[in-house]
Amino acid sequence: MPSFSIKTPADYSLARDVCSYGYFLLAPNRWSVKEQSLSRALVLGKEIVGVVISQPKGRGKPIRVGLDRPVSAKEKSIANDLIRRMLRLDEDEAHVRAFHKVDPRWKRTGRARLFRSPSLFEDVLKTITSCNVTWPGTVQMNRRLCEVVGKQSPSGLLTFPTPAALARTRPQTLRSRCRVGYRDLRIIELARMFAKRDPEIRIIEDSSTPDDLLHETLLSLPGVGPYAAANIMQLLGRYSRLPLDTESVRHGRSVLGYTGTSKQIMRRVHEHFAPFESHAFRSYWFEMWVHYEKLQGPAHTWERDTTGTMFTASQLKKLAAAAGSGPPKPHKPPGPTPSRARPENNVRRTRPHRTPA
DNA sequence: GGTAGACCTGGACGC
DNA sequence: GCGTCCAGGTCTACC
Repeated sequence: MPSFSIKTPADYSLARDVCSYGYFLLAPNRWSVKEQSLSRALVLGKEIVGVVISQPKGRGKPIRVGLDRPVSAKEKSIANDLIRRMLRLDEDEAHVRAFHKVDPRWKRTGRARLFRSPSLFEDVLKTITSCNVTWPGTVQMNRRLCEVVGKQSPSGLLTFPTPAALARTRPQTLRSRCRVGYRDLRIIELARMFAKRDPEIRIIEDSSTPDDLLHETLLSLPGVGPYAAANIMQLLGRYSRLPLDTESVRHGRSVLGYTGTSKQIMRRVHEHFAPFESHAFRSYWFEMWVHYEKLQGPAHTWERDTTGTMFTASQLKKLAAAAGSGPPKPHKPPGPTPSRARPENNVRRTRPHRTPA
């Protein structure tokens, strides 16, 4: 099997950094617990290739990318870029160091990189399919989108549908075969915007776009509200805003010990992480992720079809009860000392989020 | 600016 | 096995 390798930073761990965000459980991604490898198919221009990404034991070892067919030098270069995006190896190392400086809780384990998709389009659709639906529904929608509209590599691995393919798909097909429900027209409209590279998409893809304009532009996309906009921002490497949802409320109640209405708790969660400023999302996310791992075991042991579908409100409640978490205990995370992380004379308040009822 | 209700699917639960 | 209820974020109409 042809292969190539990708150099990694000294502390890089594939298992830790792939299994750092729920999208590693969504098709076409397939994490092998046994092999500790990630496989899927990638679209290289007009061609498809299946990849199996693995890392020899030991942090910082180069990543090995196995391919299911020979590729040209140009195709290899595209695959290399797509994989680097997924693994956030394209993110500046200085950002990782800055994050650990602001929130040293994650320095020892090295957590900083959040898994994402090879393309912004896939990230946006994964966000849309995670809105107003429980996690097993999101798993299902992504699996069916890949099966119905995706393409197969020589070894049978699936790609995520391209914007062009989805733009051509009938709403009825998405609704009945992919079970996306009322999201059908929104998905097609988004696919058309990406396929035509509308001005909004160019603004979003432009790394020099200021956060406020990016947020505003994301909110103008069909199916994108405050939660989705903030989530897409973190997927673009802009970590200042929190995608607050029912999980945030659960975290606020069960881990941070907050009481009150959902709205009040969301506001307090927002205020709690505000001192982390441009790193707020990563502090928030790893705190939640560690809580999930406490309930379900290390993420690199999660199977897409078993553990991966366990994330329902009632399952989490049962697990929390079984873990003996008991009544919520007030908890103050060892965050940044306010004087260092947010000098009083340098306060930058993120815009208040419009939170769902 | 804030809020209520519809949107759609699948899991949970009671019978 | 069937019926009902509920969870989930966005969008629109309305106040």
